[in-house]
Order: sequence, then structure tokens, then C-alpha cells
Amino acid sequence: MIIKTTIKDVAKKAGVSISTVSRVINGMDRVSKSTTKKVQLAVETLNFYPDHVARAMINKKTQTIGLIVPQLSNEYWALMSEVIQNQLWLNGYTTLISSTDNETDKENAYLKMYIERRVDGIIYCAPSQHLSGDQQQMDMLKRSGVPIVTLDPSVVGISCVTGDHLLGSFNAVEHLIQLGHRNIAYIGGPVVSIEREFGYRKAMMMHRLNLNEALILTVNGQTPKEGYRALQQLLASGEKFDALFCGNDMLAFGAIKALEEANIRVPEDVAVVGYDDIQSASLFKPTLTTVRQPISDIGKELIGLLLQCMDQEVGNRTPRKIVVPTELIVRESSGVGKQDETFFFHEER
Amino acid sequence: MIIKTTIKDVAKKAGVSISTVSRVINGMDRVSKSTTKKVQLAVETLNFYPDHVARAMINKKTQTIGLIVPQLSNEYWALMSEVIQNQLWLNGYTTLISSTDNETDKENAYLKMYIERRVDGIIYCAPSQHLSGDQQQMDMLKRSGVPIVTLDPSVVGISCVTGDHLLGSFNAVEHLIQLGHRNIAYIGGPVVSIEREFGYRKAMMMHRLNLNEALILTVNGQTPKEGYRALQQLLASGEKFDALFCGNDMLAFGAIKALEEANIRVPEDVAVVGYDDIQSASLFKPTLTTVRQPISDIGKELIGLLLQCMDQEVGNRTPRKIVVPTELIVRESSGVGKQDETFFFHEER
DNA sequence: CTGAAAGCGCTAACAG
DNA sequence: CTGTTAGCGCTTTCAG
Repeated sequence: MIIKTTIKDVAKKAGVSISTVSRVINGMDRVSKSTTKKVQLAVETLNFYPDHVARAMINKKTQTIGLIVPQLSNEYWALMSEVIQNQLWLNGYTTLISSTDNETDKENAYLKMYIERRVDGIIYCAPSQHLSGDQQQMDMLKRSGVPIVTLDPSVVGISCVTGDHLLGSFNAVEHLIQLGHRNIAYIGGPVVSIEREFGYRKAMMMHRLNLNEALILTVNGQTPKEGYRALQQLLASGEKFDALFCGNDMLAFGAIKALEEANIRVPEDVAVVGYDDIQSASLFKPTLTTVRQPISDIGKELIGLLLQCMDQEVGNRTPRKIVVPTELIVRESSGVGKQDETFFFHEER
Repeated sequence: MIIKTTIKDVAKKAGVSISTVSRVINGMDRVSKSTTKKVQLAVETLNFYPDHVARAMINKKTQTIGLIVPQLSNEYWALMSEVIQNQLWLNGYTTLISSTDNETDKENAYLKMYIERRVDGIIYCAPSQHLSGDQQQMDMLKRSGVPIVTLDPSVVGISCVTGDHLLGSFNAVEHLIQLGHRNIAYIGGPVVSIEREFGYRKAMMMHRLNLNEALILTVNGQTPKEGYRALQQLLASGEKFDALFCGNDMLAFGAIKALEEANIRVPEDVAVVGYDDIQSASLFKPTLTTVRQPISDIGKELIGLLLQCMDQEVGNRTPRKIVVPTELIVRESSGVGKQDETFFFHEER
């Protein structure tokens, strides 16, 4: 058994009372120079580290924030987690990160764990359908009174930050339309945020283009594999398309792989646009045209909202919603900025 | 102020003593069926969640493991973190993940935080030079008595898991040599694990090849940017080379980007091999020949070693070292499996 | 089987 | 300025 040095040991060593030691290590209270020195010496020689657990018990503050993301091994979420963690650290908080794999059971388990561990707040980044869908989960959260903010899904009574996905997707698809494409396919689904599909539909409709439901594919994951499979399926169906909009970059990578294996050139034969602008998007070949989400801004807004929520009493919290703008990053995969022929080719159809 | 329901409230509601409630929620002790039911009812209606902080205080166990990685936004470390976290969760532990950006200050701060928070153990994944270099850090750790295991760096008296990087790199470079390359460059440096450079040197020496120090580049980071910059520098130097081995895949991506911008074809003009086999390696174009590290195995070994260490008294811990084999994954970037001409071209020089 | 009581390590009044 | 004391919410002897 490891014997930890406690405040008591320090007090004895320094020949003072424990409250004096407490005062010195917290630095807020007035203690004479000489005793301060004595205590500091004792602290160092005894290698004393104040027990955060005991402190948390008294302060009723753990200085811990729980973060829930769908998948830590996903570049987008990894970066988001890092940003949030760093920012929270600057505010004096430690972050507990959990990765749910989109499984409701895991979400519930982690949420319960956060409540039991008395985190000071929760940042919930999860696909919308889960959060609004699982009433039990919401109950647990609301009754616990833990301050919480969400990314993307809007839940009644909870502050949230969301990218302007409807507009972002709309712009992306409009970009393809302006390039002359008419048969545009979409890969997405609820896991990727349904608003992106709506943006796609809106753009198609506003431009009076035929909305072929066979070109709209739903996937259950966010990895290249799902994109690859979806494309194989689409190709097998025999439906014609000259452009593809993907709910996220990973799906786009997989889709492009499938296209190339079928000897379909990107962007010459099919133009592709992704979503998120993860780091790989600019490393991929062709470089990926995509909708950039300002991860750093999103992270900051989330934290701002959460800290604000934590300041308010549980009764009178005013939920706020912040919409963060997205940006279309045009690269090779949509056929612009590489060869102008591509552009003209499409215009002339 | 949020009023949490405590064990006291439950006891009152159920009309029993707090110790009985404690017995019921812990389920270990013998309590009569009828009281058990009464208590459970009270727990549910009052929405009671046992306070993990108070429990930790008594048990002197936080059921928390601290994990330190260089960079969470790096695909390799993100995956490693996810694997470790999931595995630890299955063992009843929660993981605190920290990302150091290779800054000693941050490492120290996080380590201190872990000690103060009384984590039950630490998994330290960090570039070797830092760990063995910062004596102050090691002191803090050793005196605290916190069980710790490391990934890669060997420190006296601490268990560690390490990939067989010397052999892995050796094989990678030998692969290039067998392909007929003679002027092989290397990008790495201490941040990437010095053993990879040694593997490179060993292969060159064993094959009696000229070891041109100008072809060995040191970088300070692990992102594509560093690889890109290093290659630009190498190209500017005018040194001739026909192959390139990179300390990790990210560096390789950046390096290839730089090569292509200089109109040097990969693998036709320069063959490239990376290290790690992150997911992007097979998505990249050309697909990347690389040395695979079995992340899942490494994670499991780390946890096994840590749990073992946690079982032992602080005095008689026997440090163990586990070496995990790596595997060369041959893809397009080294010039095999694409066009045979490439292969012959090099053989005939 | 169940209750009373003693703390875990620390902070925060409350007195000196 | 400094010491004494009462808990925070829970587990765990120790007696019934």
C-alpha cells in the first residue's frame, strides 16, 4: 500500500496546524512569511501533493468536464477533442473524453459515469437522432441537473452550437450545379447529420433539378469503408450520375476509391465534394473540395456556452443556440482549379 | 446550487440507516429481500447516483488511469487512445487522456495533475528523450509511487512495451535495397524514435552501402508539414537519392507532396516507405508501403503490464519489457505491385 | 440482518 | 496571523 503524504504530515513536519498548511497551499489567505517558508519546505521535502479528490468533495466541484464524441479515432473528432481539451485546460478544467461508437448503450453508460463522477459539465457531441430520441437519457441528464451543451443536435432547453449545415451543403451542391452537373448523388444519413441531406435537396429543388431518390444513399457509419460500399452499391444499380456530394470527407475518400476501381475518373467523369475539411482532405489525391467546419471556433463556442451555463442556477438557465458558418473549400475533386477543360466539358453538355 | 440526493436522503426515504443503503447499492453484503426492495425503490424515485468522489476518498482508488500521448489529433495516437480507453473501460477504469504536443512543460503539468487526482496508474506514451531526459519528471513519478508503464522509451525500473523498431526499420530499408535502391534518404529524429534511424543505419551498413549523412534529416514534429519542409530542404541541397524512408506515415505524406510538386514521381523516380500504417496509408495515392504497428496489441500489452504493476506493492515491482513485432506492408509507393518496369529499372542501374 | 459511529483528506467558519 | 472544529458523502468496523 502506497502511503501518501497528507496535509497532516506536512503540518507536523512544519510544526503548524493543518489549516495553516491549507492556507499556504491555497495561497489566498494571509500567512506570515516565516511560517509560509516553513510550510513550503515541508511540502517539498515530504513531496506533498494536495489530494484533489478530497478537495472536490468539499468544494463540490471536480474541475472536470465530460466530453462525448462519436469516435475518437475519426480525424474530425480527434481534432475536436484536442481543441476542446486544450481550451478547457486553459480554463482550469480537465477533460474526460468518451467515444461512443454511436451505440446508445455506451452513451448511457458514459453519461451515468459522468454523473457519478460529478463532472462540472458535459459537452455532448453526438448524432442528433440519438440525443433527441432517447428519452431515458434526456431524463437522466435533466434530473441530474448537470450543465450540458451539445454540438449539432438541438434539444429543448439545452444550449447548443451547430455548424450551418443546411447552408453549407446547399453551397456545396450549388457549386456542383454551377459546374454544369445535373445528376448529383448524395451519401449521408442520420449518422452524418440529416441537415446535410436537406441542404442537398434544397439546392436541387431551387435549381429545378430532378431529385432522383435512387441517387440518395444512407450509410450507418462515418468511415471510408461505408463510402466505398455505398458507391459500389450505387454503381451496381446502374443509375447515372456525374457528381457526388458526401456527408463527410471520410465517406468521400472511400467513394473515390470505389470510383477509381471502376475506372471512373475524379473529377473528369464524376465530380466529388466532401464535408468537414479534415487534414487528409488536402493530402488526398485528388485534393478534396469540401465544406470546412471551423473546429477551433466550434470548440470555443461550446466551452463558452458551457461555462455560462455552469454559472447559472439550475432553474433559470436560458438555452442559447449558436450557428457557426461553414466555408466551401474548392480543390481538385470538383474539377475546378485543375484543368479548365473539365469545366468546359461540363458546361457544354 | 444543485442539490444532489445523497445516501442520507435515500436512507430517510426508505426508513433505514445509511449503512443499509450502502450495503444495498454495493450488493456485496447480506440484506433482507424486503429492505433491499424498499431501498431500491427509494434510490429510483430519488434519482440517486452514488458519489464516486466520496467513494474514491474512502477506497483510495479512483478507478482512473491517466494516459499521456504526444498528440491526440494525430491519427496514430487517436487510435491508440481509443483502443486503450475501450480496453480499460472493460476493466472498470475510466481514462484521462492528455496530449502534450511534445512540450516538457505540459508533460510535467499533466503528470502533476494525474498525481493530484490520484489516478490508479499512468500509461505514458512519449518520445523517449523526454522521459529519460527530464530527471525532475522521473523523480516526481517515482516518489509518488504511482504505477506507470511506458510505450517505447525504456526507463530504469519501469515496465514498458515497445514495437520492434530497429528490426522494423531494418526490414523497411532492406526492402528498398532489395528493390535496387542505393541512395536512400531518411527523415526522422528523436521525436519519432531514434531506433528507426538506427534500423536504417544498420540496413545500410549491413549491405555495405555508402551512408551519406546529408541524406539523413531530422525533424521536430510528426505532421505532413514537417515532412514537406524536410523534403524541400533535401531537394534544395542537390543531393541525389532514389528512395526515401520516413519515420512515420504523416512525414511520408508531406514528403511525397513535396516530391510531386518538384515533378519527381513516386515510386518511379523515388520509392517511399513510411512507418505506422495508419488508416490513411492505404487511402493515400500512391498507397503507402509502410511498417505496421499492431496498435491493438500494443494497447493490450500496456494495460496488462499496468494492471500487473498495480497489483504489486510499490517496493517489489519487477519491471518487464515487452517487444511487439512489426510487419512490413508493401504497397505502391515503394514501386512493387504496380508496374514491374519500375522494379527492373532500378535493378539495372 | 441492521444501526451507530469513526473516519478518508481537506476546507471553512469560528475563535483566539 | 494561527489553531480548533465541524463536516463533505460514503464505507466499514463494531455492536446489537
